[in-house]
Amino acid sequence: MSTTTPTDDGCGLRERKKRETRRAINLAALDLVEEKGFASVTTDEIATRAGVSARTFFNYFPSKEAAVIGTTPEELEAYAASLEQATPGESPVDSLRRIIAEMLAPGTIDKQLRAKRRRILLGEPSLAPALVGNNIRIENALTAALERRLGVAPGASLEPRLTVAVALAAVRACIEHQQQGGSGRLERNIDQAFDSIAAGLR
Amino acid sequence: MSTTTPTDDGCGLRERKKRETRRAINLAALDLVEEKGFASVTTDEIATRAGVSARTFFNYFPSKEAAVIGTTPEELEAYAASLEQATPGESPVDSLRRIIAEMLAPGTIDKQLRAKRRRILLGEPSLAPALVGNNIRIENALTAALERRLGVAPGASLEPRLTVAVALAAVRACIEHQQQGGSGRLERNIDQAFDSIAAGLR
DNA sequence: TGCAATTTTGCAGTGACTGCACAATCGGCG
DNA sequence: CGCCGATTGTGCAGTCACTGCAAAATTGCA
Repeated sequence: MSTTTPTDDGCGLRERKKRETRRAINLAALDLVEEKGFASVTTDEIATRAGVSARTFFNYFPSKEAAVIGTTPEELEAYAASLEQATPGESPVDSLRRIIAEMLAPGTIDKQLRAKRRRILLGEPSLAPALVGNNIRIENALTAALERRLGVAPGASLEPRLTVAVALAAVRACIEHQQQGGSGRLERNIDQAFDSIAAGLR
Repeated sequence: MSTTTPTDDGCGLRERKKRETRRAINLAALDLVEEKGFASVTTDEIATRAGVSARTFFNYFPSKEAAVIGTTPEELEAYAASLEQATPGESPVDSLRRIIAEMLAPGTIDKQLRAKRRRILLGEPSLAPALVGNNIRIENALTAALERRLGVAPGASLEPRLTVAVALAAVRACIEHQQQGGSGRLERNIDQAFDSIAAGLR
């Protein structure tokens, strides 16, 4: 509990090792996917390359997909908090646009990992199902945060969930567009997509 | 092949039995999910209740999720075709709104199955991952159809994929809204959602 | 009825994922 | 410094989704 662990954040050896292990698994997963494709990689392989046992792999990530994506629950919490207490003049969609940009290039990881993630994300079409599966948790967390920000009870209004779902769908569409050799650059397309959404789709 | 089978559509005993088997599996899956929840149902159980072998189950559906959802590839093709050659004055989003309404209450199945599907769909929150997994195929098929209709090469423009992704996300958001005891009735919420999208989200 | 195509089925295997119990490690405290 | 409680790593055994393969049952047609 937090009452007994004075070094809950990131000081102790324990916490550091955990972060390193998580990173090693994520890195091994990304490398292996790049080498062999997502479907041909086994969790055993990832664990071995990361230097942990097969069982430990699942102590860090609940699924093979999650190990490739690599987002931590802490990051997700931070995004939700950021959405909940956004700057006053910012519309929900604008907040989401900003937060999603941060999700795609989080400042909490080094450049090496960031570049690798980006490369795999855009290069592996077979990762699309993994992406959407992951999005469900994100969507629920962000929806709850937006509901709190708007001061509505959970489920009272359709709007928060709709806004979050549409925003995430737009990003996913841009990623898949890239994966299939589509035109443009990712960030630019995302900007365009949010502009289209704000202007109204027909 | 079609050269040797004069009754390719739906006349012969073979075709009818296949349709019946598919329906039996879908029905068994829906009933079992209602009884025990999606996670607690095994494909073996579904197969047994449907009166087929465990192996045959996978001859009809590629996954447990697909067996619960129950949409056939033929239906999907029909929707794509309908999107591709829409009535002249209809905008892409309007076409999608119409097609999605048909997807939720397809005329090709009887009322019993339709009611059951609807009940399970709205009552099983743990079905959400299955839903989005399924949506990928639908999204790709509809995107391709819309690209053809707009006369753009695949991947040349972001717009078709974005439009389809947003429309499907909106419907999924409405379904999840219902699943979690949200306000309103499904069809009405979907109408509202499409109106919001057309007006532009902020 | 007999033949060819299709469908069903059993079998054996792979791989994701889980619970459990035990060993290793760490952090703090006397 | 060394012990103790808590956390973390690991091996094991098991379940279940899903697949390829080849034999058996079924169907359509001549």
